[in-house]
Amino acid sequence: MSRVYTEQEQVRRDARVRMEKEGVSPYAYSWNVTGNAAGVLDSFDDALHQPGEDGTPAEPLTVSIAGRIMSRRIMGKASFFHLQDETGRIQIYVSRDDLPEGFYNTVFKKLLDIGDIVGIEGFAFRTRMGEISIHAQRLEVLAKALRPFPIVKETEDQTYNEVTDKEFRYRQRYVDLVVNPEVRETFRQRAQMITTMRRFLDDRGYVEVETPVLQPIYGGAAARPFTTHHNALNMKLYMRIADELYLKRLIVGGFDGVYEISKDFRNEGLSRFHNPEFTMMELYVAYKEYNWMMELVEEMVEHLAMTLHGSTDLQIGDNTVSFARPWKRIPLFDAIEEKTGEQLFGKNRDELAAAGKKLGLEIDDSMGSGKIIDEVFGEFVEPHLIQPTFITDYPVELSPLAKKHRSKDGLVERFEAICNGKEICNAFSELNDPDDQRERFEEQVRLGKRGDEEAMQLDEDYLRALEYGMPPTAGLGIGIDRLAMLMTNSESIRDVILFPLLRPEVDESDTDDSGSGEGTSSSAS
RNA sequence: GAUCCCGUAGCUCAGCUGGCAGAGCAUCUGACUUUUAAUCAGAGGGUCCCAGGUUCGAGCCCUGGCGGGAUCACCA
Repeated sequence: MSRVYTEQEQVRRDARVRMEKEGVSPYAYSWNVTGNAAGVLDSFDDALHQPGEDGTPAEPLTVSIAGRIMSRRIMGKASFFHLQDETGRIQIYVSRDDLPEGFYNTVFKKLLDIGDIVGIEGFAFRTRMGEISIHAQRLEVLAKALRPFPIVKETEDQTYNEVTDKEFRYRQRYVDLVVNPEVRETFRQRAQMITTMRRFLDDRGYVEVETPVLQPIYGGAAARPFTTHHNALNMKLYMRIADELYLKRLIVGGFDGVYEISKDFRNEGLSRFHNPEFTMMELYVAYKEYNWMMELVEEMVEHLAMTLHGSTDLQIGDNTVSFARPWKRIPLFDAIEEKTGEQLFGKNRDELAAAGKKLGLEIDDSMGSGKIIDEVFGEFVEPHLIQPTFITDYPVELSPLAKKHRSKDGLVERFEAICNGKEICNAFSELNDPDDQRERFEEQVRLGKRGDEEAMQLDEDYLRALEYGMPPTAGLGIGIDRLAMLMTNSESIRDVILFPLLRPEVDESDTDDSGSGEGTSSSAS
């Protein structure tokens, strides 16, 4: 069943047919690319390359490039258009007499459209108006675009056709990338960030590993998992919510430093800061503890800012954020006291509940003391931490995999780095006492039975690994998407994930005149 | 899940107090050999998100639904 084409689509399809009749393939097999737009613009030298009176330069800067037609200015016997490749845009000059007989008047003028992909061979020159351009000596159609692009057209005081519909941009990211160069730049920066991070870790001798995405027992974080099923073994499997427990098994196995950069999956709502699948970097280093890890985080993130932007100070939203070392370090309870005036350390559950209510929070009976503390922190402290700050020493009940604090009772050696009001990493001195770990797991199981859907499961194999002995270890998890948001000054996680999860699209060709509902929308209430 | 806002041409958006559906860009036809918002002359293009209701008359008002965005909740 065929779709009804819009007028502009029909025009393009007709052009494709006519092109084939002219013996011009609308879909070529390859093109020998020897340069790109940015390269030509950079290397053009008027003294060497600009043609003289006879029209040809003494030392021509010849190039073969390919890209998409982004604008057209068609005139009688010569025309201009802009070609966009991955590096940018460059103007192309086409003259009738430089192309095969008839090609200019039929194919070029009538059958090519904005959005079509073409290959150009020619030499660079500067036009009378001063724009470095390529004088085409050969032009070949490489791919016909059958749908029109909402190509942005900018003038000094106006912008036409800019697609502002976020849904359109996320659903048809391929169009977004063509039309909005800054989107390409964002994802290039994201890639550079990950490459830089990987090199930073490799240089220190840590081994990049891959651990299972499909896990019989999920663990390492507090979250609801996606579940799936393996047919041959007839077993329930979970998509991982964290890499942690497998990576620490590798520390038991004798690796002194391992890391993994990969997707985790959490069955939760969507927001500006949450996508159900997201990228995490986890690192575990033997014989180290959390103070050491704070220094590594500072050094790495400062290095990222310098590599990507050449500065430690970045403009993020309305704020200037400085990633220059050292970052401020404040114990969690001191930070809460600083912002609220309440010293919560050492208080029991009821006292905490009272303090929370006094601060105006809604506290219900299901909330444990850890939850209340977390709530107070999230409400009164976290949003106000703009400059990167390490918050340290969390309550043990919030941190079932972290080692007890060496000097503060009831706390663990854990830190989070907060920046621009959001957590960017979570780390601790890893708990390596198998008996303590078993008790923590058992407490989680109790919470799970009481209805906490995010409680961890008891992982016997992990405990068995710890019983063989795990060296003291520092562990770290960094949310790559959140860090990319900071590094690219993006306000939504969807702007740093190429294809964010969206509600399924209604099929545009589905005419659905059946009338009988499929039971999807009826009887809501 | 809650609240608020939005849905009109391919894109961005106007549309008054309810009275013939509009603009720019894009598209089509013609002219033009250095244009760059090319220019000039002409033309076409609409399920006004969907379904009801009120009305002589609905893009506009009312009800319900669908879709999207923002904020909140959830999510250490």
